[in-house]
Amino acid sequence: MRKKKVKTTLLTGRAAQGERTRQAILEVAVHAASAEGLEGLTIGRLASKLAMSKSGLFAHFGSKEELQLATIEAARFIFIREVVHPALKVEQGLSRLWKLCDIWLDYVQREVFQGGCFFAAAAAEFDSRPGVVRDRIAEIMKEWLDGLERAIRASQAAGHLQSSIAPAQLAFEINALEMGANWAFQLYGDPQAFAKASEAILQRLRTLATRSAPPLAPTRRGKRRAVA
Amino acid sequence: MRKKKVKTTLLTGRAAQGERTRQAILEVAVHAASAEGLEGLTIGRLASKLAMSKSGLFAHFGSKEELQLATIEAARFIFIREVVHPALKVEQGLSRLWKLCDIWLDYVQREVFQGGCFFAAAAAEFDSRPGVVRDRIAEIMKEWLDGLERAIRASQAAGHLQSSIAPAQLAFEINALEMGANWAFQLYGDPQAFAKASEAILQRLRTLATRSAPPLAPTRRGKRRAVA
DNA sequence: GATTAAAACGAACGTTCGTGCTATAAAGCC
DNA sequence: GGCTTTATAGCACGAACGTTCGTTTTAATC
Repeated sequence: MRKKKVKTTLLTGRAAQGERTRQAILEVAVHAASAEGLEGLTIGRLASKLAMSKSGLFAHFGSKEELQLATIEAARFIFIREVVHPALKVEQGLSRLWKLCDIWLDYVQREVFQGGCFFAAAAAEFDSRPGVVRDRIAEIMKEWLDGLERAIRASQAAGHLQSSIAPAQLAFEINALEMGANWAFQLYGDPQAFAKASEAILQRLRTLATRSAPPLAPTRRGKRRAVA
Repeated sequence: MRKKKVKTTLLTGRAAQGERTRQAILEVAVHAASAEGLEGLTIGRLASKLAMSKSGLFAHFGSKEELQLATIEAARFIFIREVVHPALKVEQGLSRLWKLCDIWLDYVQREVFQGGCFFAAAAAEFDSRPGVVRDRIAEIMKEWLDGLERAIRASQAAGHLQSSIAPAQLAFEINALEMGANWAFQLYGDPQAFAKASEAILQRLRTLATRSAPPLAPTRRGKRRAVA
């Protein structure tokens, strides 16, 4: 899909200076963008946050749009590391499906990104702004929805979940409830949002579970930020 | 709460010229903001869309923040007219609760605002940007959630809905599913999103309904935009 | 250590942003 | 119709934006 040409020194094989700086930039960019938006992310502010010159930073990307795309890829990498991979360690079936839901809520609550779910924010920002940035965001969110759907199908195949429910329908519901929690937490700092989403999803999954389904354990969700 | 001093000529009582222009500005601003965001809404572009000067437009508000606040109020007015008032015509209880859900989905599908739900977009944009604008958006969304909760309580009082469900919990779920439909429609142009949200909410309400509850009729939801 | 390539800098560019200030045109009132 | 208030336009400002360019510094290779 997307070619990655990470420059390395010929002998040591370690990342060259430029690549290391690039990564450092994206590390900061990802958090800034999740809070201020991908458009609100400005090259000047980003440079001063990193104590480097605008032009020096700019040279790594060539355009703001390329910076935005690179930031999105960096965020995707983090998301996969923090949410997808841990869930893949759980055995296939309903347990994994629930793990995907549970860990997603955790990923927002732990504030892996400063402004909540990076992609929820980016999607809202770019949904009426056609272009490659929007397209890439839509692609990545589709990846996630497809992943949910696959986990649902697998649960049905394993006999854990009734096959009467359409996978796309259930995936939509789960995703909506999760993003609802993200929304409530971002806007009101309400920590109970996670408990509400968790309860709603669990209730739904239990209703749809078969007798041979494994038990689902909810995570105790503590309090976080105070309401402003 | 918020003082409104609409200037009128003393004799006729009709809106003065300034007020009429102000309304014309806000009419355009509301739609621009729902698509480009409240921050992306610039005074220069707004002025040229209305074929007037930047300074002439600016004089009506005094600051960009005031323009944003006025735009929010205008959007709230439209939302109340398009969603809240029609639902109040339906008899109290589960019918009204369902009407609130149904008409909200319709309000997004009909594209009352160009960029989907004005407040969903505004909330996502301002949730990590403290200030009066954010506060007002949060207040208005709270009004909506409280309205949902009131309708749920009324349904329980009328004996239409089991009292085992916590009103705040159900309000959260409904809101999340609705905003999920808005999200899917904006990002993918998927018209089925409304049907999915509608089905999910109806399923939930029917599960919680008592024997004395009125029947709930879903609205046939046609197709709209094509997928990009 | 010398040579060469990569990376970072500083200054400047043309725009666009929000916001003043001042003058003119229009509307409201007697 | 004349007077006063209000609304709009024109122009300029300082700041910030993305971007370009030539130079200097730093790192990688021999």
